[in-house]
Amino acid sequence: MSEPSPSSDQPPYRYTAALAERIETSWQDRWEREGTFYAPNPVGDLSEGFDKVADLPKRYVLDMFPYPSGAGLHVGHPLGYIGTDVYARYLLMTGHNVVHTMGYDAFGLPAEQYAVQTGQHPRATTEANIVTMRRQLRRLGLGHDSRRSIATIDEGYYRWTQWIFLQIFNSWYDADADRARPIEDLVAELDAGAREPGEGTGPTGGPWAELTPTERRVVVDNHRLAYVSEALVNWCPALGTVLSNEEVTSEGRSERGNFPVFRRPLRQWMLRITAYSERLLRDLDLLDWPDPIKLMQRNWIGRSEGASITFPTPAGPGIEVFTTRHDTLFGATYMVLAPEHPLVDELTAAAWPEGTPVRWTGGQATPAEAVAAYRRLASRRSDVERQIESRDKTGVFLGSYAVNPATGGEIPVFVADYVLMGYGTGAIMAVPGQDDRDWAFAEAFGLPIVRTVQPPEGWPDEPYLGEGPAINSANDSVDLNGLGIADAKHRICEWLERTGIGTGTVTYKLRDWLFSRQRFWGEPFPIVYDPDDGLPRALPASMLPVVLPEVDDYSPKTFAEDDETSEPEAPLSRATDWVNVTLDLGEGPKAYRRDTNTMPNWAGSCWYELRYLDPHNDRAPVDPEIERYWMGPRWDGDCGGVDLYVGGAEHAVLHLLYSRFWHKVLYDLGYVSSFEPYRRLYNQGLIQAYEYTDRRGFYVDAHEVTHHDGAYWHGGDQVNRQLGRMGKSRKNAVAPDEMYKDYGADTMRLYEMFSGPLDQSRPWETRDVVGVYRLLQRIWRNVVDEETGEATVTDDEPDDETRRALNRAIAAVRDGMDKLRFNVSVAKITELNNHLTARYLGRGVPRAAAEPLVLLLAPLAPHIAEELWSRLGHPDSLATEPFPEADPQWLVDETVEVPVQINGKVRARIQVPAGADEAALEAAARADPQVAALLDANGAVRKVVAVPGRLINFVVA
RNA sequence: GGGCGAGUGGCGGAAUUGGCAGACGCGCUGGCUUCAGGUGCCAGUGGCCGCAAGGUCGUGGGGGUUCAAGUCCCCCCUCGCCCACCA
Repeated sequence: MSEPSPSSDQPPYRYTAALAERIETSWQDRWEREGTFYAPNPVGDLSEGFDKVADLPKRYVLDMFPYPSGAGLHVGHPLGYIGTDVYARYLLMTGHNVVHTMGYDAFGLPAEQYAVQTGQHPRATTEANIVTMRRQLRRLGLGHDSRRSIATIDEGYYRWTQWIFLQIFNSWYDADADRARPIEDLVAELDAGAREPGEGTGPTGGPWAELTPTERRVVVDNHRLAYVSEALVNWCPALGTVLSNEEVTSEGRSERGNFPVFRRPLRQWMLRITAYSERLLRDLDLLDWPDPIKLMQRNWIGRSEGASITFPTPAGPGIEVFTTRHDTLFGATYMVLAPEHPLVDELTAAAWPEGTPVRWTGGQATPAEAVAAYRRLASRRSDVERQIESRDKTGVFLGSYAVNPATGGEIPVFVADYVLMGYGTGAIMAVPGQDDRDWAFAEAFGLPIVRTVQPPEGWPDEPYLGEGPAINSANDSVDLNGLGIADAKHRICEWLERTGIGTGTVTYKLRDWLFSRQRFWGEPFPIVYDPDDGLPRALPASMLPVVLPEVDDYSPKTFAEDDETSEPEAPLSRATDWVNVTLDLGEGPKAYRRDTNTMPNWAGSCWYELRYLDPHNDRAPVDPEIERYWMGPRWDGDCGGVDLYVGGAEHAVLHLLYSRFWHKVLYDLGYVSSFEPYRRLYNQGLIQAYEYTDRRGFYVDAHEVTHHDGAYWHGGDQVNRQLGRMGKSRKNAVAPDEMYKDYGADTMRLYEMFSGPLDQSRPWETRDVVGVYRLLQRIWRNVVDEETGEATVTDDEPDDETRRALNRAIAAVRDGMDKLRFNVSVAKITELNNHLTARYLGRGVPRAAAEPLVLLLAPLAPHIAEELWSRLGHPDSLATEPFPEADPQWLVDETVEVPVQINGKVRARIQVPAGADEAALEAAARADPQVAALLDANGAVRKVVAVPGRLINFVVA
């Protein structure tokens, strides 16, 4: 392809792609040289110039930072970045101190996998990708404070990621104070006898004073917000690493790679996010976030109120269950334990009781054999199969019974995989009369069904989950009969607590966060293990950062994808010189073993919004005064945080929940003044693209597809068209370079803003780009002589109609900016420019109209606006020039055209003075000959509805 | 299966939140400029009837509330996203 030849007949100063490029690169250089977008901090190394902005309100605009992929950008990537840039520039021009920058979320699997394949260090490839991406983004003219850019792989950054981990490690959650506190406080309270180690938190459960130092350490470690746990985790042999629940798909496979994942007990780092369940849920109410995102977080946290009830067993241990339907306790006719439940073995009887139905035994001779066989089956059964077969309930009888504490009746205990170990207590009381799943199981196993809620008349032979009076629910000490669900819950709860059988509780679906990975390319843990007791020791802050060692092989040991019994082996464990260290941690030099895990991808993105504010601080992650200035609460009841956070909805749960959690820990420990990181969240839409597939289903290059005869063609073959994500692999990516070459960055920015509201997905149509390109050419031509390059504006006063058009445009453009509806702002600028062209073509636009036009355009197409501003005689950048304000006087017309409706249909239009009230409006309408004739022809007027300034409606018989 | 959201010209999308549906742009049609292509400029452009004035239908489908519905209520259809044995 040849360059588009600059035709000889084109005027020398026509706004072409070539001229746009010269303008754009020169302004980008100038902004960088002059530090135009440097946002002053109140104190510290970035505080220069603060006195000039000290009185201005401040705003923090933030993008979700990208992973620096090697694939290069396509035009879909920067949509959100352009949106935030337009908004931040608008805020700057409306008198705010605005901080806006960009960083890189640079640890991650792609670089590691590339490293495994090529042997190149992930740091080398990642840093090269960052350089490329910075260059590509710079060409867009984003007004970022470049001094604040960070990458999560920078030692100066992840040093503080490790530091925050240590703060989490060195704290515990004080349930009474409902906040995290330093671990020393806990130790001091235990030492002082103000607190006893809680049940189950220590190795012996004995009094603190009688514990050995190691036992005490175990007690304390079990209280920490970061702890090592031998819990059931998701082990993915094919990836050679464990995964968090959030990284496992509903099909029970890895989100990355789609490999099988197995639930296995392994020793791993966990973060106690569950301590924050209630606050993470409650504080959602304070956030200005899209409702769907809030809802997803609520569902993920999954709060449910209910009761925990212990069912005694003759065999010994009571079975604790959680239920939200404690009102139906009298209808519990059997119990079910999850296959992994710790009491299963203890409750498995030696032999089948007399008269055990054959179908309860799974065809086995003893309960132990039946349970073993069922467990084997359940663990082999993939979640996909469980999903498909979710209607067919399976399980076996343990051969033993529990006692329903309300009825005193013996009820059989089963093990079945429809009960999940991960939720509640891993055991349920089954109430088939009021639960679908229990009903299905009861039917399959011939178990009794007792209704405890009266269904409506004519209710079929099915469980009834609705409201109704309780029935069959009374014993000597409590009577629920006749009560509605809520009242029955209340009364049974009182009874449970009075008798000590149970208690009202709240349960959450949210699980603690599995925080360790067996990967190379992540933050190492600032933790070593003492060989004497095998317990973790925190490194002091002075030993940070813990830098990744050099290794020969970046890959974790991987296994056959179905090899359940494999054990994780982290790549760092092979760097033996690094692993085995001699350190002085206060007991003199001693040999320790380093933790060989790395943190998950999410760690670096949990706090980057703080680091942007104070990127070079080597004493703290962020100076408290700087954090308070930019993110502190601004009004009564405000949670504080970033003023606008823009990114994709795919981070609705994971990143946004983790980040909120870290921020709250930092708040509890007094490091930040805001208790939410992102006050306002906005999800930008996706730029989609048509993808074309041939007969075999392979993608064909979208650039080569033609459209004729009502079909799409590639070569001689008809191809299939479908709208999807833009991407290299789909052969439908459009590179920004193509746009720069043909139109320039301003045109591309303007197109992306014009093609739809920011939060909406829309297809990319290169064909449409020319529309906004022509707009820029026309604006250019209204200000500059295409032959000489000189400004052509006059000092004439604009006429009244122009003033009205100008002020209306100003008001509408501002409104669009305020609401992030940039597409409307562009349309209003176009209307104004069309008016100016029609009115002043060939005569020169009055300066008093041309200058506001340029300023209105500036946030959207900043380079051409700067250039025009300068050609209009202004030596300084317009970046902080006041944005035009509408004069209300020019927003109202002297006379307005009002439609006249007869029975709701527009039949005529009349001119009335702008302020005409209802009576004047009606009089004017009746006086209009056309209206009078229509009224005469239509008979008696029954009613008149006059809306001043809007319309008048005659209702006729 | 459950939850949430969305359906407006050939296309992307507007509509002061109940008050003139289709702003603005693409595309298309015609014209001017041009040897020509392109660029640039001007005009028209929801469907149907009509030379026109005008009429009539029209915001996924059906019903309702209202002087007035793209907007509010009920039912249905289609698409998208999320969750999915959560006791």
